[in-house]
Amino acid sequence: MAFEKVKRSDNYSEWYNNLVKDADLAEHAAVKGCMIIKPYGYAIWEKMQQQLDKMFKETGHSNAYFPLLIPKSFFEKEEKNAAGFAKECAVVTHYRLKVDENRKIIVDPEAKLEEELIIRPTSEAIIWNTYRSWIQSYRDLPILLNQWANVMRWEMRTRLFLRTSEFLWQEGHTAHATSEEALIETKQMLDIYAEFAETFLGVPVVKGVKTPNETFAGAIETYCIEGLMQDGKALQMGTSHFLGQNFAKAFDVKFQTKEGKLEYVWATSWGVSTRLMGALIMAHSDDEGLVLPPNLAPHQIVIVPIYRTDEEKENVETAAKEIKKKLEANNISVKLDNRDTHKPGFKFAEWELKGVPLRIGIGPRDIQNGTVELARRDTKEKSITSIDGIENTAKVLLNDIQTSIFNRAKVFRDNNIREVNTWEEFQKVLEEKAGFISAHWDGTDITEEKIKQLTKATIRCIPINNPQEEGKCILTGNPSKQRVLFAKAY
RNA sequence: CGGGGUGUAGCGUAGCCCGGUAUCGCGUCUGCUUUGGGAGCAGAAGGUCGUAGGUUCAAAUCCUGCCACCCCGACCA
Repeated sequence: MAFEKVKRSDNYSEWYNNLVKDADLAEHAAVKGCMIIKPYGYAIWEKMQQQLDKMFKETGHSNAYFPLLIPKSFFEKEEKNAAGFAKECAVVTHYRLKVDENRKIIVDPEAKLEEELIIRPTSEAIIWNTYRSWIQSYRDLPILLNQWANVMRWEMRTRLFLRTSEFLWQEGHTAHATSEEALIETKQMLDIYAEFAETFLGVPVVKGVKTPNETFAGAIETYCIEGLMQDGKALQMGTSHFLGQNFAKAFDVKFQTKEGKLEYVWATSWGVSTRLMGALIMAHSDDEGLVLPPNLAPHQIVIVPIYRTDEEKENVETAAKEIKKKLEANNISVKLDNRDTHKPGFKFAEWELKGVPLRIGIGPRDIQNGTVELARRDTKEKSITSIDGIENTAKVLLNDIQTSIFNRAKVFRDNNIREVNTWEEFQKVLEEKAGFISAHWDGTDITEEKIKQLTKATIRCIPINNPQEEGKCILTGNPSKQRVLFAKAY
């Protein structure tokens, strides 16, 4: 129950699981590893979608939709991509059921597909197979598409929002005439993700490049944004891939240049998923529940009326409705909680659990004085403020909440990036403090793998614009030219 | 997929070792009183004990398979 909550300090992962359920965000479905996103959780996702979609369109992208099912043969064409996802693909083998002698529904053995279909784990294959027929000339380029879709990756161990077998995401797939242009696109989308994460989610991120080991299957380079959660673990929040000509070659997508030469097309792909819900929850929430940044909260303000008699109720509700109207006229989303079935104290606790940034309490006393009680979720501060000009007070407060949530997360993140120079220190910091560790690495897969085996820490990324600095690898002592960011990750 | 644990009313649980038809709290429903931080009293409803088999006169309890969830590994957005 909400009353006997597990605290973050007791058991972070239990706290997370409880919060997802108690705040009405999502629950486990009847199907293994899949989730039901509940209306309140989905409303937050919709807010994310709206904003991202806007940002994609502002940078010239359009939405399209490609099918859920991919013929196995398409999938095979880009070998690395296929190998990378092979272990987690669901496969469709039949197209019909029938009722057998025992009145049981069975798969009709007569209805076996000639070629199996893969439920997409990602859509590069089907999209690049399509691009082949769309692209002949440099005049057909660039193609800047995005799709909002579900994908399926048959994960061994799942956690609501962070890793589910089926998840919702957007995947951008662009095609370009030159390598330079594709790289610019890759970095542009990374910047958009970073901006979105910081301004809307209020989660500070490190922009970086993945090591070859961690690069997306089929990509030349994978750029990423990495966030730090309150328990000191890192979370990959978005990736943007420079795919080079890998998919163009695999699917034979060529175009004629101005000079009349035939060349392979250059590609990017980029995505963020419902995992961002997990980031949002883990970065800001506290032992009382969710803490939502105003920019993504389904209700930015909740008004709780307080009354005893019917007469008081009428007066209070009339005033509350006027306030609601005033706020909405200023583009603030407001929920008036006029349920008769619950007392104010209950509502206070419930909306705190659901993370509404600002609460207005209004009762008979306030009506007399022309005031309301304002309570902010992030700091729990309460103040009495005049109804007159409430829209401006609220605007200022909402802005302040948005920035202070971000600042708090940023201070935490910055305090949890530690430069480390010896292997002993590395292990000690990982064990006692977690967070990001900035350390030298000799640049080899073997060392990276070894460190992972020994400590569970992985190289999250090589930060963009990383200062070059001579040093010695934390594990091997071999020469290194720069520090990279290590962390235990989700 | 390997190791450990759990599954009993919407939620959390007792009972299981030692077999005899299920305990308590929260929630739900009805009524009255309440309403500025999770209301009080009175009454009531709600269970094929995860699931499929087996042992037994009798299974929540013992045995086996399966499923789901949690923790720790391997894999991963």
